[in-house]
Amino acid sequence: MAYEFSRIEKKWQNYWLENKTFKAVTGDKEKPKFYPLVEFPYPSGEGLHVGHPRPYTAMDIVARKRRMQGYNVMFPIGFDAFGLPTENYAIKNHMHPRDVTKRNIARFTSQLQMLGYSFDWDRVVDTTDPDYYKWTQWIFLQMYKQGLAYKMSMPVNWCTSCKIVLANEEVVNGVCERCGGEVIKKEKSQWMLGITKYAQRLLDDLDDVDYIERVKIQQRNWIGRSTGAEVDFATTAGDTMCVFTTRPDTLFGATYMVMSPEHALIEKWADKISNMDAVRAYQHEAAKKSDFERTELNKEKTGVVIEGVRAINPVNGEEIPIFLSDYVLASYGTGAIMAVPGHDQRDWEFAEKFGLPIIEVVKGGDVTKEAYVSKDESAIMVNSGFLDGMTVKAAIPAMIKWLAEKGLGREKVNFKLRDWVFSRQRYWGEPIPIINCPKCGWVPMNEEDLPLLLPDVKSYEPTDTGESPLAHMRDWVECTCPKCGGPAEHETDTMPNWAGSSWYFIRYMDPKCDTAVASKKAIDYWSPIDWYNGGMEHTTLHLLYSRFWHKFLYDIGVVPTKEPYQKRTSHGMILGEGGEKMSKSRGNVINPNDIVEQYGADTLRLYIMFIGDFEKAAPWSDSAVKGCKRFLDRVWALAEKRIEGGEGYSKANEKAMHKTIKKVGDDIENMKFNTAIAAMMTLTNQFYESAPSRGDMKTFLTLLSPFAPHIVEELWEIQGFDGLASSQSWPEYDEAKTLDEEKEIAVQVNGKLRGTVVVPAGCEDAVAVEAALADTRVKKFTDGCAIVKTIVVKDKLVNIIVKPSK
RNA sequence: GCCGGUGUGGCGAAACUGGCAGACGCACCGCACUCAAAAUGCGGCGGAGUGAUCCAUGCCGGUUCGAGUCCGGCCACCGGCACCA
Repeated sequence: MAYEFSRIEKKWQNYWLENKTFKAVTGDKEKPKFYPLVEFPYPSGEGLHVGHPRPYTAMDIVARKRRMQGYNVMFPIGFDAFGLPTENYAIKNHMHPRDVTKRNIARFTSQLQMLGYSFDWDRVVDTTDPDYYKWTQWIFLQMYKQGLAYKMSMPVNWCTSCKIVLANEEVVNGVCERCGGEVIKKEKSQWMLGITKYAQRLLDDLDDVDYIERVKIQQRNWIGRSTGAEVDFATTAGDTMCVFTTRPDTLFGATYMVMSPEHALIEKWADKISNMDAVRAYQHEAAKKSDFERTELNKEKTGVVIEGVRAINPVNGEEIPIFLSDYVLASYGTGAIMAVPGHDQRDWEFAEKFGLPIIEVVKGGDVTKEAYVSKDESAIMVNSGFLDGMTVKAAIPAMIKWLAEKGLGREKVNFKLRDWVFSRQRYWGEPIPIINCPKCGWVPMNEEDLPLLLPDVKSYEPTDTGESPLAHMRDWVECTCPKCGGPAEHETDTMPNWAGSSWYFIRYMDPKCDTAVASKKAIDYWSPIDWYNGGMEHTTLHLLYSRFWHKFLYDIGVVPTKEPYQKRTSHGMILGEGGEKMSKSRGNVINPNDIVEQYGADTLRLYIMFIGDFEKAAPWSDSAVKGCKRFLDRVWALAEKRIEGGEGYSKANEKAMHKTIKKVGDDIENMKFNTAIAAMMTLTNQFYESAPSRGDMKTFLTLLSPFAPHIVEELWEIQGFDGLASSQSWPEYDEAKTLDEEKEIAVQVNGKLRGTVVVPAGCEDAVAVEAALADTRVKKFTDGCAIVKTIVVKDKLVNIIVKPSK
C-alpha cells in the first residue's frame, strides 16, 4: 500500500517547526560544533528551482547525520534579496521592490519548508533588511577607513541594455552576464574595493583550506600571479616609460614599445607628438569598440606609431619606436610593454605587419617563421651582450640584478586580479554610506547614523546618464557634512548584490545582534564554517569576494580565522530531461512543487540524491523518480504495522546491517549519496527475503532518516520507538561483523576468468590454489598443462599461469 | 590557444589502492494475482552464438600474470579563462 505522504509530511514539518527541533544553541561546550553552509538563494519571482534541492538536500543529510552523531549543528538559511531582477520586475509591475521581495521570500520559505530541511528558522537572514544592511554598510565604512574603498574615475564596463556598470566578473564573452546586452567602455567615477591588496594572501591561504582541487585551481588562475621585472625605458621626451615583463632575459630583443591607447603619457607628450591627429583617431577607434570586438582573437593587429618620441633600450642604448595598439591592455601591468617579436607571438605578428626588426635572443626556434616562445629554461641566450651563452634560467636573475644595480628596474610580481568595481547606479541595493561635501570632499558617515536607509522613490527607472535613481530624490540626497556641518550630498550609487553575500555567514552566528556584525562570543564559537557547498559558478565571484571580506574582518579583529570556510565542495547542475540546460525558453523546467505534490518531498529528496554523482551534472528523469517512490512504498509496506520482538538484529540480517551502517555513513561524508541510497535499497530487498526484526527495522529507519525524514518519523512512531527518529544516535557498526567468513573468489587461467570458488576468508594461498585447481571448469583449462606460476590476491582471486606440456 | 573535467548496457549509473565490469534504479520482457487493466510480488535483462566459447568500459599503442583504473599518443563533448606582456 502506498503511504499518505501529503498528510505525513505536513504533520512532521509542523512538529519540527513548532518544537524548534533543529534550533542551534550558541556556546554548547558539551558537544563539538558543526557549521555546514549552503549558498542562500536569490528569491526570484519564479520560485524555487529543482537546482536548489540538490545542494540543500545534500547538506541537510550531512547536517542531520552529524546531529545524530552528537554534534551541535547550526544549519542556517537566508535570502540574498537585493538585485536587478527584483528591481526590473518591480518597475514592470509598478510595485515596490520591497514588496516584491517580501512576497518572494514568503514563497521561498514555504517551498523550503515543504522539503523538510532541518534549518534553524530562527536564524533567517535577509540582506535587504535594514538591520542587516546596516552592518554591510558598517563593513564598507571600515574598509573606507583603511583605504580599501576608494573612488576613482576609470573606464568601466557599461551594459548598454541594463544601463549599469558591471564588474569584470559580470562580463561574459564581452556581453552582460545577466541580459546578454552589449558592453562598452565608459569613463566613470566609481567606488572600488582594493581586493588586489589581498591577492597574495588569497592565493597563499588556499594551501590551508580543504577545497576541492578544481576550485583552488580556478581561483589561482583568476588571481593570475606572474613574476618578472619592471623595466624603466628612458624616452627622447624625457619621461621614463615603465613596463612589466615576465621575460627580462629577452630585453636585448626588444625592438619597439607598445602603449595601450589609454596610456597617460600620450596626453603629456601631446605637444611633442607630430602625428597627433593619427594618434587621436586611433584612440577614438579603440574607445568605440565593445569589449567583445576588442578581445576577439585572430583579428589582425592594428596600431599607430608615435612620431616625435622614441624610447631607449637601456641594455644597448638603441632608440626604438613607440606604438599605440589595443592589443596592450591599460589595466594590466603598467599599460605598456616592451615588444620582443622574436619571442612573443603577438609582438611577432605586429612586427611583421609594421616591418619592425625581429631579433633572436634565445636559441631554439626559427624567428623568421614565428616567435620562439618555449618556456624551456635550459635554452641558451644569443645576441644578448653580457647574457650570451647563459641559460634562460640564469639570464633572468642576471638581468634583474643588472637592472637593479643601475636603478633601471626591479623584480616585480603582477596579478591578473583587478580591484573590484563596487558602485551600481541602481535603486535596489545597499546605499553607500559616504557623503560628498563641497568643502571636505568624501566623508564617511558616522557609525551611529547607520543604517542609511533606502528612501521611497517614485521611479526606479535607471537614467540614461548613468546616474542612480536615488539622485532624483533631492531631500534624501541633501544632508549635512558630518565633518564641517555644512550642506553636503549623499552618494547615490548603491552596492552590488555581491556585498550582502560577502559576510552573511557571519550574521547567521548571531542574526539579531544590534551592536556588531555578530557578538564576539557567537563568532568565536561558530567560526569557521566547517563545510560550505555551492556552485562552481561562484568560484571567482562570491567565493573570492567573501574570502576577501573575511580576511579584512580578520585584520580588524572581528573574526578569529583567516579563512571563512574550512572545506568547500561543489555540486553539478540538474539538467533537463534531454540533458540540456533547464530554461524557460526550452520549456523543460521542473517545478519542485509539482514533484512534491505528486510523489512527496521524501521522494524528491531521495531522487535528487540518487540521480548520479553529486559533483557531476545530471539530467532529470520523470520515470526514474517513480523508482524512488516505489522504494519508499516498499519501506512503508514493511513497517506500516508494528514489528514485535526484541531490539537485537536478526541472525539472517545481522551482517547486512553492519555493512549498511558502514556504507551509508562513509558515503554521506564522501558525498556519495547515490551509492548510500543503493545500499539501503539492497538492504530493503533483503528484508523482503528475510523479514526484519524489530532491531533491524530500528537501525534501518535511523539510517534512512536523514534522506527521507518524514516517512521515517511516521514509521518510527508507528513502531513505538522512543523519541524522534531525527534525534537518535547514529548507529555504530562492528567492523568484525561486516566481514564474511567465506569468500567467493575469481579463478583465472592465464589471466582469463574461468570460474569462481568459495574459500574461507583469509585462508592460506595454498588453500585457495588447491580449491581453484579442484574446480571442474578450471580443470578443463589446466589439464595437460604445466603450472608455471600461481598468483593469489587474498580474498579476491587466483590466477594460474600454465604452459601446454608436450 | 591555455586550464580543468568527462567518455562504461536502451537510459541514469556502480566498481576500495591494478584483481569476477555493469551494484542500485529506470525502461523493457516473462510469470503470478486479476474478468481485464493498473498496482504489487517473483524471475529475466551488455552483444554474438544451440553450445563450449568469443567480443565488450571513446580510438591507437604500451606496461603487467591481470588494465575501466597506470603510461604515451589521438578523438569527441562539457565547463572556465582568453591579446594578462
